[in-house]
Amino acid sequence: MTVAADYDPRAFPPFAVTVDIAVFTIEDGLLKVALIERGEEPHKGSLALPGGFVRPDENLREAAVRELSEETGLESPDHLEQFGAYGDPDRDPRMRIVTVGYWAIVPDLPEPVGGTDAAAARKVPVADVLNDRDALQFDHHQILSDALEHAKDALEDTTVATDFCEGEFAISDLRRVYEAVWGVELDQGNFQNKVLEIDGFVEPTGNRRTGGRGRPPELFRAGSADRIDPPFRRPR
Amino acid sequence: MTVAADYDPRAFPPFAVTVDIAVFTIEDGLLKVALIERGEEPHKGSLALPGGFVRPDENLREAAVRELSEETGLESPDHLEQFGAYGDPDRDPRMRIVTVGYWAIVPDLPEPVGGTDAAAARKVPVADVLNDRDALQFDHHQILSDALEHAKDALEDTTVATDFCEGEFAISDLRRVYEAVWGVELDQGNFQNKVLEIDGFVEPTGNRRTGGRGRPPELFRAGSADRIDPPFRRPR
DNA sequence: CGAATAGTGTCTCTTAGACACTATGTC
DNA sequence: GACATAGTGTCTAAGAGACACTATTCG
Repeated sequence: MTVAADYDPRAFPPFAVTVDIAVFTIEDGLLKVALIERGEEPHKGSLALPGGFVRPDENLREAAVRELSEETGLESPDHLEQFGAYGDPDRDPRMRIVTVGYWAIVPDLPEPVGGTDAAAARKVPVADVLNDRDALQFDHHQILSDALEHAKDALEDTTVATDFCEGEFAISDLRRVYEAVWGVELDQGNFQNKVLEIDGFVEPTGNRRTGGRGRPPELFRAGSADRIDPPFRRPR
Repeated sequence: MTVAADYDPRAFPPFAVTVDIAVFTIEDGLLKVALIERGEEPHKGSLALPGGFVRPDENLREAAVRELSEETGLESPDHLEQFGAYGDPDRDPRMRIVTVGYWAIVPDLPEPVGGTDAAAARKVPVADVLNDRDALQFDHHQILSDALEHAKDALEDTTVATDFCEGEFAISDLRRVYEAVWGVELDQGNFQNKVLEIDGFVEPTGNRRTGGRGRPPELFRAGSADRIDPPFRRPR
C-alpha cells in the first residue's frame, strides 16, 4: 500500500466504514440471527444486521463489540470473528460505505433491546431469512449467507460449538448445535463417541441433568482445546 | 447497519480505504511474493505489499486488479481472493486507513515493473520476509502471514494449485507447488496416486516432457473441478 | 409395561501414508 | 552400467458412518 502525490487520500470523496454483525444463537433447536428492524428510511421496516459506523479511535473489532452492545444490549459475545469486507460502490444508496462483516455466537440470546439507533431488535430463524431474498436490506442477504458459511466451517475444525451452550450441557445439546448450524441430522451414537474421543473438546462435570424424559444425560463443560484435529467434517 | 441522526457519516473524519495484495508465485521451488520498494516516506526503502486506494467508482476487487496492474504490470491474476480487513486506528501514521487484503496467484510472475506510485517491485521468498518482522512496513507482516494461511487452506480443498502452473505441467510440478506453499515434503508416489484419483483435478494431454533427467513425465492441464473432496489435508 | 433419551460396542468401507517395486529417460 | 525421476502397487492403521444393543428415566 503506497501513497503517491497524484493520489493524495484527502483528495478523495470520503468513504465511510461500518461493521455488520451476524449474531447467531440456538433457540428451540433452530439457528437464529439477531436482526434490527429499521425505523428510518431507506428501507424503513425492513430488517438489517446490527452494525454501524466505526469511530475514529477504535479498531474494527471494538466497533463490532460496541455496536452489538448498543443495538442488541449484548455484552461481549462468546465468539466474534471477522469474515470479510463488502464495498460495492452502490451497496448503500446514501453514500460510499465499506462494511466489514463479523459473526458472533451467544449461548442463549437474551431478548435483544433496541438501542440508540435501532427501532427494534429480534431473533429470526436464519433459514427463514435466507429463503427470502428481500427480507434484508442492501447486501445483508449476501453478508448473512457468508457469515453462515464461516460458522459452518468453524464448527468443523474448532470447538466454538460449545460457545452456543451455556454453562453445563449434555452431549445431545452440543449435537443439536451442530444439527442446527449445519442443517442436517447426525447419528446420536456416533456423535457421542466422536466428541468424547476428541481431547479437550468437553470435560465431565460429574453432574447429571434431571427432570427430562429418558435417561438423564451426564453434563459437561467446554474443554481447553480450541481446535478439532482431525476436523469434524460435515456431511456433503 | 443503520444510520441515525446522531451518527451522520458526514460528521466523521474521513476514512480512506485501500486494498493490499499478496501475489504469490513459485520460482526455483520457492514460494515468493511480489513486493514494492517504497520510494517515499514514511518507511522509505522498506518493502510493502502492492496496493492502493479504492476509487469512488470501483468495487474492492476491481481496485485490487487495477493496483496489481499499476504496481506490478500484472494483468488479471489466475486467482484473486479476499481474506480480511485491517483497520487499527494507528496502522498507518498518516491517516485513518482501513485496508482490505487479497491474495493472488500468478503462474510464473513476469519481472514486475514499477508503476506510477511504486519505485520498484521485486519477488522475494515468503519465508525470508516472514522471518524478519521488520521487513515490511505497517502491519503488512500480519497481512502477508494471514494471506499465506489462506493460501495454504485453499490448497487443501480447492484445485487452485494448478493456477501456479503455466499451461501443461507434470504431476511433480504440482507437487512442488504444494511443497513450496505448505513448506513440507510430500511422498512422490502417494501424491501421484492421490491427484490422479481426484476427479477433474488434472486432465491428461497425451504429451510428455523431454530433455530432463529421469523418466519423462506425462503432462497434464488443469481439470474442470474446483473443489477437492474429501480435502487434501496438509500434514500437521 | 412402553416410549424416550443416553451411552457403548461392532462391523465395514474409505482414506492416509509408509514403502517397495517397476519403468524409462540421461550421463 | 549408475543415477534420477516417473509411475504403480501393497500393506497397515485410523477414521467415518451404519447400526445394534444396553442403560435409565418418566408416564
